[in-house]
Amino acid sequence: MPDNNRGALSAFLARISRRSVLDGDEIEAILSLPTIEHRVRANQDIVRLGERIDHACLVVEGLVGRFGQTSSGERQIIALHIPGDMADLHSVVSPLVTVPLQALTASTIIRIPHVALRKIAARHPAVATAFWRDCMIDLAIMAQWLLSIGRRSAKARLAHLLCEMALRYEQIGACSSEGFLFPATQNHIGDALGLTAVHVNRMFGALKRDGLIDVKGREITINDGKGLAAVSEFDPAYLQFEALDLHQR
Amino acid sequence: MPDNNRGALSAFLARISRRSVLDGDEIEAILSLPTIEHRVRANQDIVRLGERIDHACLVVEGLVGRFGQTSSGERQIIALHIPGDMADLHSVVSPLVTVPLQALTASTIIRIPHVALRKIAARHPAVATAFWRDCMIDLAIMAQWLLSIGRRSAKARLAHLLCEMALRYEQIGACSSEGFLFPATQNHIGDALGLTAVHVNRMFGALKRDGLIDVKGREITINDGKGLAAVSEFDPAYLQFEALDLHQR
DNA sequence: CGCGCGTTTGATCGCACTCAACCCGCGTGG
DNA sequence: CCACGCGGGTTGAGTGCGATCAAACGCGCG
Repeated sequence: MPDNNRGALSAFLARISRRSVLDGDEIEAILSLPTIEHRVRANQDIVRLGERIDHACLVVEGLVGRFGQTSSGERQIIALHIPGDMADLHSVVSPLVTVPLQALTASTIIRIPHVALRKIAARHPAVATAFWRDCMIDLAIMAQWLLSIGRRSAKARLAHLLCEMALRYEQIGACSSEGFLFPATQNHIGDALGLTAVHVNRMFGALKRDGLIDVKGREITINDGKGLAAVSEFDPAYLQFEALDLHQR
Repeated sequence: MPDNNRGALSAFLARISRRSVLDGDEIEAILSLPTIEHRVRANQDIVRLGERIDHACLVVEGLVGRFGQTSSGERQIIALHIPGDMADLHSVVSPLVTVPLQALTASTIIRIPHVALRKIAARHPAVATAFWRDCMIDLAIMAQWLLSIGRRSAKARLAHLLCEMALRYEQIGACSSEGFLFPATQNHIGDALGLTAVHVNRMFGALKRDGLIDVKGREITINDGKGLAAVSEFDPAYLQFEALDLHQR
């Protein structure tokens, strides 16, 4: 029995609105979406490989990842999703799961039926465009990760990820002046960067020794954002922080 | 002055129709899109980083890549596009270029104005869905590349790419029973796999020695597809070769 | 108290990089 | 006709980044 949860949906709406211009009807359509709340433990699967799903997952709290896996058990995190992200929005048009979804930390997510999302996309072309555009942000992020993993040193990779996550957390108001809480373990970070946890640890040490960051538990403080961006050649343009009105009304 | 080129557009339509169900009107709308033909030399830029573009690029002939680049000049190919692919379809909703597009070999492409694509997407929700879904194929491919580059050995990476390209060329009827022409140089392949050309060459040698493939010039023949899939753990599911009718009419 | 997970550090290993040379085929120009 | 340059492919020798293996530590929790 679907519920409705305007609070959680407004975080998603905020993410969408950051990149697309919507009018009142369209906003109301999003906020009225039916929702089913779920709580998941750390390391618990949310959607499994090969399933055919009929709902998308919006992250309300916690940290969620999409995973690739080799038969020898090595994992590669394909994408990280923080609160406000619809981790699965692409599944609306691609319901056969080729990349599973798992909670990295205890998380609360809400499920939104595909039919409801398809209905408002069909009724409001600007919403369809906004959803499509939102998925393209993930694509742009993955392209940068590909560049990082393919061509950057371990230290630059880690610095790049920290720059990206700091900005993304800042967008949702979870990055104070110079620090943010990043609940991923060094194991998770290794899986995201194509490195081992041991080497991630050493690279954290290197960045600390360079005076660029400080780490206390899961709390990361950035002492020198310029420097961190410099070692990783970080350019935030790919995160596309500007609202476009692409739908000619 | 836009033209129309139903021949080239029908290759794109074929790609779309392989994954989405469209009706007669929707098909006609796609085939009636305005086009501007372009010829580009090998290694010539098609769209540059930072530009804001107002058209998408459909590959008619040749091989086209999207690139990431570090300041030291190292390149990472983010995606490869073969004839029938709209290399740039995502630019319809994401016109600020964060990943440049370049021809790897002499290619002919046709440009299609964003306004025309947006118009038919707004008029035909099923077309909007189909376009969105098409972009999600690219996303799924990039996810697999991320897994390959992050976690697989050089040999497995190469084998995986060959499996993927063989299937993609087969889809467009350019892969005879056991061989296909893959016009990328070993340098390009290295840029796609996050390897050096030298090492790509050695891995080609290894796959040849294993009796899995033969290479003559740019012609690749697959002697043992099972074996090639086995060493790379290739599972074609991510290419999503099945048409879904997602738009409830 | 003991256990488990995550972090930290050290020692050694090996895959892929780097540097370097040479081959071949092709197009260009003398 | 040959000389030459150039891009791409091939092979060898040596190097180094990040993996692997291993051990210990800190901390929260049952």
